[in-house]
Amino acid sequence: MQKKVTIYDLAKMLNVSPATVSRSLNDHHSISKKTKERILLAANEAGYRTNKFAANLSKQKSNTIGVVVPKLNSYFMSTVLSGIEKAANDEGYNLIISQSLESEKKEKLNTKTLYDSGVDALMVSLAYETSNYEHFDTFTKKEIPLLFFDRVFTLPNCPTILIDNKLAGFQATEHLISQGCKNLLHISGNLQRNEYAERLQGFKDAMVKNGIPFRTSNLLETDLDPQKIDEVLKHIKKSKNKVDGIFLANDTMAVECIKELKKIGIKIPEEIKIVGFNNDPISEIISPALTTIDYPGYKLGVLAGQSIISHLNGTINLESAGSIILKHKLIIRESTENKLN
Amino acid sequence: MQKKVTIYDLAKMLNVSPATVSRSLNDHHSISKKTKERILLAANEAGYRTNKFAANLSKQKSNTIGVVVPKLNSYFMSTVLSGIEKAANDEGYNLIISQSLESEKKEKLNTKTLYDSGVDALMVSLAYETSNYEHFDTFTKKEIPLLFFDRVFTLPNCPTILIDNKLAGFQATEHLISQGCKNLLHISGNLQRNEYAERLQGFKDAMVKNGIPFRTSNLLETDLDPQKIDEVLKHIKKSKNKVDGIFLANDTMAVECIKELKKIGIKIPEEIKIVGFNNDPISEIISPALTTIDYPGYKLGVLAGQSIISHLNGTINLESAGSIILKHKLIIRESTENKLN
DNA sequence: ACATTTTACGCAACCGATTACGTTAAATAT
DNA sequence: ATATTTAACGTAATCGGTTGCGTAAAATGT
Repeated sequence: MQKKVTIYDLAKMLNVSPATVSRSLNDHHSISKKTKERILLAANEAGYRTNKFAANLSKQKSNTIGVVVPKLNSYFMSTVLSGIEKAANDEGYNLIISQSLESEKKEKLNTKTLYDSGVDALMVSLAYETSNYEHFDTFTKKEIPLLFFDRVFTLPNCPTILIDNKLAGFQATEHLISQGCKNLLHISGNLQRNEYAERLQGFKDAMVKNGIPFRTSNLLETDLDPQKIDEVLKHIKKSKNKVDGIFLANDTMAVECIKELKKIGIKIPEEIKIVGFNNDPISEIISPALTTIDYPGYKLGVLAGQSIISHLNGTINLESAGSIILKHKLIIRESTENKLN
Repeated sequence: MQKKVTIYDLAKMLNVSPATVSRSLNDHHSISKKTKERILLAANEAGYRTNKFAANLSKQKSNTIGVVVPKLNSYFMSTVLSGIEKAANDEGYNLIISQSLESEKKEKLNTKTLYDSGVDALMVSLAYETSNYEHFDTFTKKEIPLLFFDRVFTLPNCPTILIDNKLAGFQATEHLISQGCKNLLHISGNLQRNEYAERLQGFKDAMVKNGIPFRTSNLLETDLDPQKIDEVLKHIKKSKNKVDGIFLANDTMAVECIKELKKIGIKIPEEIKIVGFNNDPISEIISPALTTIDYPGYKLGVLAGQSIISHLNGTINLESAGSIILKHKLIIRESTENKLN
């Protein structure tokens, strides 16, 4: 166990005051170049490392950003996190990451803990369940920057960053229609969540625009649990008009769906065409390859990280930024190909 | 901007000393039940939240665990992290996560930062490049618990947690042999890293045990970059004896390999049988489904988290624990099926 | 040569908790 | 009734930096 060296130790060694040491270490202008160099050298030799608790306590700032996500281990989310980490690290910020596991209760706990941990800012992608938003009050009241990404909620002065889900849903659906689908089905997630609601809206809009009436049977709201793919299959089988085009709210479900449909002998894309969402790696691997919407997760992460940091630095004013909309892209693959059968 | 309420505020309000408030909040035994309740109540009403910087500074402990991983966004790693986060959160610990992006330099930087951040413990999965380990000295010298997982390095008093890579490699290879493969190829990662070296060793052992001599042509060391799959294909094509069984060090490469081999008309498993590693979701999706080794990432994460925390709590002594070996499992799927052709 | 500004640093009060040690009053022992 | 524990709290030092204010010495002005 080594003894930790403090600025007081250095001060004694060099016959200066702790204040001078502190100022030298922080490159304060009112210290002469000579003294700075002397102190820096000694600090290095002594293996001095600043105690962040003391510094944070005194500066009331932690250089740490809190992140709450539903789940760490999804391709999309881990890609986003990777981007955030990159941005944070480049700017000298640390990241405290926690997952809500889609539970509102855990989300609340996590935000509290992060608040207590003194994060300088908070980035959140909401849990599936969350319907009450009071746990963010602590942050807004104390004017701690708060940013929502992907699963967002509109709070005054809280920027959001995501893609145009409505447009994406619209494009996915129009693509199905253009490929000749007449009886569409949308497998959606919890419609309380912005992203799923908006994708549905795009789905509806595309239908209406193309003269296809939207009926409740065109929609199946699920919790997007791949384990429960049976429900989906049931719904497809019992449909009066044979479903010939499905737009699913994520790739995991879409892939599961393709697998199961193939099992019961339904040909894709000949009988049913399928569009997913996210452009996960699996979408390229599955056969037939899945048409999907590319959601630029890494870019989202980097941008979200940079935005909140530049806000912390006072470089830009996030509040006025409102929301950032990233570009998505429809990626057409075999699952919606128009084969002559 | 609300004013933050401190124990001093509470103390004044209740006509007690700050010490009493602190003790009450921490449920110290030398405070009467009545006083505790009075203080707790007041604290809640006043919206008191303890300032972690002050607490940490005084306690010299942060309740935070640092994690350095090569990449956040791989299925395996995000699953491990999910497990670690679960374990940490259950025990009231925070997680600071950073990624080395496989760079030794960044790994060093990250460990330094985490050290400065005052983490109570550090968990590391090494970068691809890392060949020097001095950056961990700061931790060992100060007796800050250090644990390696998956990509490990044997340091005195540093427990490791991973699977038996040699055995897994052995089993994967024996499986190929049992399916009739004669000309084996192992696509390995950087052999400086324990996991890849050991998988190779298992590969060799299985060959030798089954009377197949190991030649350098049976091995291709790569950096496991799926972009560079061409190298692999070249190697396969130029082999004197037609390769009929490949064991790859991870699923991503294996899947890529299957895709490319299929493209050039090679039938799997008829002509070449393939085994991957990790049991990523894609291994189930690819056609033919990939035989692979199941690496229990989530369990590893939880266990690693729990181990280091119980060590911090003094419950168990990690140093004596040495290394923990998790159980893996060979998952046999279509890619090694013995079809009659 | 004297006044004024600048430079370079020291003093000491914070930041908000924790905790060893001391003290008083109540409880128990003898 | 007196001595001894014990319970319940207060005092004050400490953790390691940061920073407003003050000041002596050096630099510049006139």
